[in-house]
Amino acid sequence: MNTYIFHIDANNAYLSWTATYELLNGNNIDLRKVFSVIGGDEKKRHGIVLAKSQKAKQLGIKTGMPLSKARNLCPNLIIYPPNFKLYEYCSSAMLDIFKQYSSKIEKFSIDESFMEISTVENPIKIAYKLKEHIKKELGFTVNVGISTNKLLAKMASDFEKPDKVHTLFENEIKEKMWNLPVDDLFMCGGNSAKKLNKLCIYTIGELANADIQLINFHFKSFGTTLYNYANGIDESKVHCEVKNSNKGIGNSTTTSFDISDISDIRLYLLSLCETVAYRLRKQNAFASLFAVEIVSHDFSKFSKSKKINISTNSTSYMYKLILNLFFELWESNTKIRKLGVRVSNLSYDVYIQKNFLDDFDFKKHLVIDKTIDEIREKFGDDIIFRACFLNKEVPKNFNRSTRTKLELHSNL
DNA sequence: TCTGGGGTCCTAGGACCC
DNA sequence: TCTGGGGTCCTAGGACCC
Repeated sequence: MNTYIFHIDANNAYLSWTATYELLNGNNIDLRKVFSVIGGDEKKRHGIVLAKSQKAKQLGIKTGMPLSKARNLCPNLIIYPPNFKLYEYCSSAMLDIFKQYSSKIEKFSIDESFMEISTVENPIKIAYKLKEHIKKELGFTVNVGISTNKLLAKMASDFEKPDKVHTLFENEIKEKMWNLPVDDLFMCGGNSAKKLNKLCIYTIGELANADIQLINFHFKSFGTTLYNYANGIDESKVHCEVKNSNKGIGNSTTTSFDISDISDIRLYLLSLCETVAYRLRKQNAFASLFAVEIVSHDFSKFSKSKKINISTNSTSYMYKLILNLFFELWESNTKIRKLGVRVSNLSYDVYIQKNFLDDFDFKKHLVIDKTIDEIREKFGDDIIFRACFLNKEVPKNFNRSTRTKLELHSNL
């Protein structure tokens, strides 16, 4: 019996999921076979490429690129809006299939998972079976990377796409991985690649054979990680899905136009706090570290955080803290492009929401939050909203994971 | 119509304590 | 009374991933 690690990656996930869905709904164009991308709403300043077809990729269109630039590269580009509900659905459908092959599965992102397979069979055969299974049942293709650790499996699944199975075993590292440019290495992004290039390191192989002292001098402890990865070394285990494993929760939004009006800002922050606190309560979590983040009109970033000696998931308490942090951080003439609220230092299933020095009535607010959550879950999000959102002209908002109250307001 | 949103991990400097 | 050093926590920001 041998144990292998598979890394399964949905090819151009958002785009091929959308393509599959459109085909099912009578669209006779397969988006995967034309110049197409999934992109945000430019009017709301969310206009970037979230996913692209192979053909669009060939023209140089990249994920994260502004749509205007993508359109310059391809004037006939077909742009589809994102549909995150669909993506969540496809992601969990894929996981359901994985579970038929192994019980040791780690969901790495919405479109990527690791899987541990112990077998006497040829793992390549199993990978092909899995790949075809997904294609037949769900209508989209995946790449499967096979190796003996997660890093190598992930690197393998990134080789030729789409709809392929690749192996990258230890004895294949030199031949299959070392000639790749160094920024193809997992965790080696643009900044690290630039730094390595300055040290005359251009390929993964050159990094693997470099002087580790030199790498560590320039990269500190991260240097060892990069060096080990280049040599195919990764000891991390497949972490089966653990409930309540979040380290933090955040919600941020780019506003439709730069804002500096206090009442607008307050509404945005309240809306963000409501989302974050609700998500905390949903998973029975409490946070003690709170941060507010600002991206100003010129893209400079600022943040301010505070650790408190209690843990809470109360919307109102969070809002109070965030508002204080915001006003300590913000210079009132700075125009804001993006606002974010993030909480961390989470604790689970413990009720430690007490503070004898504070006059905030947690008990009262707990009841209010709980009641609002229940009503929303039963009758839908828009059934209830704070009075301050009424009759208030605020910019429309778009949010990936949870609709914010601002958006709800615009739908009323 | 220029540049999203949700995460994790690390580091460096300062505060504070002994 | 001329100045230490170790340890830990907090905070801001940066790099990377998808």
